[in-house]
Amino acid sequence: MQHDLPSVTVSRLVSYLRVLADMEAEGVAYVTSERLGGASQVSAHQVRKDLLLTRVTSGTRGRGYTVAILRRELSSTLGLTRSWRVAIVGMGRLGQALADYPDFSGFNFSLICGFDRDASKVGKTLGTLPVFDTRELADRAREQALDIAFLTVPVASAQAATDLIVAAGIRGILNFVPTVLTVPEAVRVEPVDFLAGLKRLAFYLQPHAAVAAAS
Amino acid sequence: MQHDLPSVTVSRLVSYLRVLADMEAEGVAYVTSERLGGASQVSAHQVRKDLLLTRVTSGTRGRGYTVAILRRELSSTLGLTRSWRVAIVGMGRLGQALADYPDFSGFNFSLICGFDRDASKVGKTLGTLPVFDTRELADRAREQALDIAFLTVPVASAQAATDLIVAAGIRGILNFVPTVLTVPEAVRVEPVDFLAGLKRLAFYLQPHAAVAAAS
DNA sequence: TAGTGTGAAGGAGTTCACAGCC
DNA sequence: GGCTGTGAACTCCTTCACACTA
Repeated sequence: MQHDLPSVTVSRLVSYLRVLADMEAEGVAYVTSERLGGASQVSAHQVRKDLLLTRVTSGTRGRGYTVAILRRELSSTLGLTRSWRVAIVGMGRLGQALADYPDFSGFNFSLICGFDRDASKVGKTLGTLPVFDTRELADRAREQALDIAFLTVPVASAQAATDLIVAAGIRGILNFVPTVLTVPEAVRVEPVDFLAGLKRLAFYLQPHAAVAAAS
Repeated sequence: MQHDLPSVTVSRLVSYLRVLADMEAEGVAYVTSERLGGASQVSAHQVRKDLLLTRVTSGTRGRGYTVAILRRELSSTLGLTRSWRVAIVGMGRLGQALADYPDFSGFNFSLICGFDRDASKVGKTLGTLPVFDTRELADRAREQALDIAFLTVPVASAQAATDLIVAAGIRGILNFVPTVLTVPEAVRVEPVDFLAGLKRLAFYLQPHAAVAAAS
């Protein structure tokens, strides 16, 4: 359906979609690129270019975009119209917290099960998720048609767990571990790394970034 | 000290630094741009260009970079040689989980205190963090010389909390809330948004991204 | 010889300007 | 008149090529 969008555009589409969902909830019917950009902190030019790339058809010259239609169009290009089956690999503190996260289903993501190496967790049900042994990953992945893995294991076992995930045929990894994973090209990793974000912050907070300074 | 680096470069420096720390721990003395790039999944060209931009001096032609020195240099450009004082705004589930996070100190970040609007939490000590009323933010921020805020409040109150943080003179926000914040130019926001990452994943997992397909 | 330092070429994404429709 | 659709200019980052030095 959709060729290749610049990854920056994909990120912005996610942002637009969020804004559109809010607007639709508030009953807004039309939105201009100006307003949509404002809410996402992107220029109107950029918004129009992004939407051009996604071959959106909900724009009306002189009036703007129809919120409901645009939202549906973006949901569709982002692949959010079908449902995605997710497993959590690593049922430590973070894994359990994610298992308890309330509304994945609101976004068409379903938590199916968890995996852990720790025998004391295997076989239990944490929150509402059944926990299996990590060695069963391949079997369960096929059986349960898993699409996505949340990787929440300790750094030391991250690559090993990744290899199992890949071998199980799962093609999407949301990586919460602060390390770079090696995967074949067909597998996509999205990092979620708050420590990296924190370090970037430190860089920007240093004096030099104080933009010429007031004085 | 350091002018302006492309934000992509800053992200990669963080990555290099992580690799260097591991190497130093393993006792590796020298590293080539090739190896450093390999571990960070970046081309050797890119590594050298990034290091060129940061005016690093630890490279030796024919041999590579001295791990220990390069690590120190990057720590310094990233602003990780001084210590940063952090508060958590929003002591819900996520805020508390962060409060319990073990080794911020290993990175020169110190958790100082938490803030919450909920009177039942104010005055308590969660984990090891004293929790104050969010309305005290300005006073405590000055008193405690806070540099950075982790924003972990519900979406609905995110902008209001941000305004308080900004008014308190805090210039760095690590934003865990899935929404775009509006802040003055002098304030830096780094988003940590796993839902956005998840949606990006969905996009890339769709058939089209399957790279021309096998068959 | 091996691998950095660095200008120059190339490519990708952003901004601009304006034509085209409602 | 107002705002989208879209090619073209521009800017920024990446890749390349190679001179340079330990």
